[in-house]
Amino acid sequence: MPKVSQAHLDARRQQIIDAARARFATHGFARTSMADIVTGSGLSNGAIYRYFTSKEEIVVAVCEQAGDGLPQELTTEAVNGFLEHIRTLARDADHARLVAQIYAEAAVSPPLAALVRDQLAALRAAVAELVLARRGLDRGRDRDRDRDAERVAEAFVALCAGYNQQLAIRGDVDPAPYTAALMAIVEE
Amino acid sequence: MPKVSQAHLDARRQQIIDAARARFATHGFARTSMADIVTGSGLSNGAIYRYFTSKEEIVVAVCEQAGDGLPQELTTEAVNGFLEHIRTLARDADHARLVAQIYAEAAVSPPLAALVRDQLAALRAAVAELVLARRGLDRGRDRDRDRDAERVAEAFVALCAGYNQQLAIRGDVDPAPYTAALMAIVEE
DNA sequence: TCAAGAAAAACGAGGGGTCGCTCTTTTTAT
DNA sequence: ATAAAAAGAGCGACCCCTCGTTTTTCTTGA
Repeated sequence: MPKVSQAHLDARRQQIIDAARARFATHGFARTSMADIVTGSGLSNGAIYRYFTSKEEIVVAVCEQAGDGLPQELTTEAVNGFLEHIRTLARDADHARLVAQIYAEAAVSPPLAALVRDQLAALRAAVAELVLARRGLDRGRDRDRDRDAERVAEAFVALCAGYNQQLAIRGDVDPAPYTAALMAIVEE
Repeated sequence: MPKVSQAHLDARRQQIIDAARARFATHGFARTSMADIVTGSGLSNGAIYRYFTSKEEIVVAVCEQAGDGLPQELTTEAVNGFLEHIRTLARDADHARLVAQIYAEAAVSPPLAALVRDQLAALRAAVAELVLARRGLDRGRDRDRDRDAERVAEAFVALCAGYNQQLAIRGDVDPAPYTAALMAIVEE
């Protein structure tokens, strides 16, 4: 029987993830040492290895949290929600940097690539739904319309990712050209 | 003394850079060891440190080569050259992966960020030029037109970068949605 | 012959991961 | 009820390995 509550265990685990994410965003995965995570989390080395069996497992956990939940945010918002979302992104340069690290790692790590691919697919699906809704259509009615929405979603998501990337490198990027471009893509 | 020509020295240096780039693209910067570069280049440890004083210097050299020359390619092509360029990109997934590594590193390394920022600015300038040309305008004639072209270039470059990023992670991505979106952006 | 350039060995630092220990909490036997 | 015992949670020193770099040794062509 557990000595402490499950909530406590979850909190500890989250504590580790939070510390790791903060460091990952500013220093990258490779330049973040276990000692950094130990210090940042306020726990000890041994304690951390009680919750994660390796550094890589921490990386995966951070990646999952960073990408999940994004489609839900989108679909629950209004039709124009994604435009607002862009402005939310602009505030958090650290998040943008983290995402850049994740994508780079995914490019050279098959398991992480699989994870990110799934997240991207879910995101595109959510956007495609929004596009159809905006056009007053239901999915599954017209094959060609669906295909077109998917194409739009493909470019849409890529442009958002591209914006994120620019943000990660250049720090402050005016969102205006992007919102305009997104509108042009959706209404092409 | 076996004095060798400058051309030979340059070739050796390039030999190192090529080996490093290949490994960087498939394994990332951190997971590429000096031993990997030594083996890949066919040279020796001591030889490499004769041409570069540190690993970081090799990284910088690879980044420079990866980004320079791109604007020239664009401007020397026809007005619609960038669309063709997209399809060229699609062939080289390794290059896409390399660029993902570079951007991630730039996000956490100020000197590299400065380098990449300059490259991006040059690229945007070249694209803006193309956009103006496509619209039958000269730069410097109309302030508003120029500004608009810069805005278009901003989104344009970001979308290309986004496409590259998707390519790096997902391997095969249909370029069609991107060419369509790029047209929509330019002609918005 | 001799210096320049390449190869190879060696080094110090720092990395991730392990292990035995302590302390607290829960169980159990009297 | 209470003390002994068991088990979980956390700790931190330590191990071994790999890395980037330096130093030493060998090759070679003028």
